[in-house]
Amino acid sequence: MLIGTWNVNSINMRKDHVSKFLQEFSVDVLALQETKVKTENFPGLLFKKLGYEIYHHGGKGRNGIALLSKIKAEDTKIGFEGLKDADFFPDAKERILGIKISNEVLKELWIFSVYIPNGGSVNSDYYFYKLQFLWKFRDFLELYFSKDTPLIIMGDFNVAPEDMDVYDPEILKETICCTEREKNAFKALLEFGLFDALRLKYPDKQGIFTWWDYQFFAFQKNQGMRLDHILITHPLIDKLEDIWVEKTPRGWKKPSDHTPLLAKFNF
DNA sequence: ATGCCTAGCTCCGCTAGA
Repeated sequence: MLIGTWNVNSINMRKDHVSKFLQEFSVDVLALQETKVKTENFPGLLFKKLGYEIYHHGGKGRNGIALLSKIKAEDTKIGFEGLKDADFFPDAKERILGIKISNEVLKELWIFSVYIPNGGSVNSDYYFYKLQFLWKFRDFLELYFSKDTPLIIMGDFNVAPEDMDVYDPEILKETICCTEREKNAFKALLEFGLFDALRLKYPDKQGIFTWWDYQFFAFQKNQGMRLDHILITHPLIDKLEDIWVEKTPRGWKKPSDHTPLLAKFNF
């Protein structure tokens, strides 16, 4: 099974890229973020024609997450449903979406598409909202799952976990997505029992990025950050065959500023 | 290394993204 995650920065602008990508790479489950359309306005027909089930939740002009899956979901979860202070995170429904699927090998596999808030500027109200959102997401996982549940959490976390995940840790020191508090909140999330799949395979490899600024010729100079992640629980570790950033869509005409991250599993 | 892109929304300039 080939799965992937991609912040598309508007599905309406990127639907042809997504369609081309699904076909070229034969992706089984693709998580999308920043669809930027209301739930009911998702341009799904194109993907249905390619054999995908569409799961989407979005708001007006911002946020929005989706899962395009060749396997039909048996159950879904949206936002922080079930948590008693879920109302404190009104946009969570546009940021967290999970589906439960199964096949011959795994009788239960939950896959999530996640879009963690960007955080704006460091120490702003929105920055602290981002930190709380990361902590709350761990509470959410603990409510429904355990470290032994086969679980894939993928998406745009808006956190570069280590210095090696950015093109210049000195320039970016304590800037948004790179602060110690964000890194610690991300680590605390992993302590639920999640593993950063890319670092399982490539623990020390430098210069692996999933996002490049539209400005400054950042992509041409490979001045990016690794903000998109595929996190897995331990039952899936020995089933992970490979994981890689697929850079080609970032070079297509009118690209998203993010590029897909793909993972191949032997189930 | 902060707005030099980009997208959406609301009206042709603003906010947000990261």
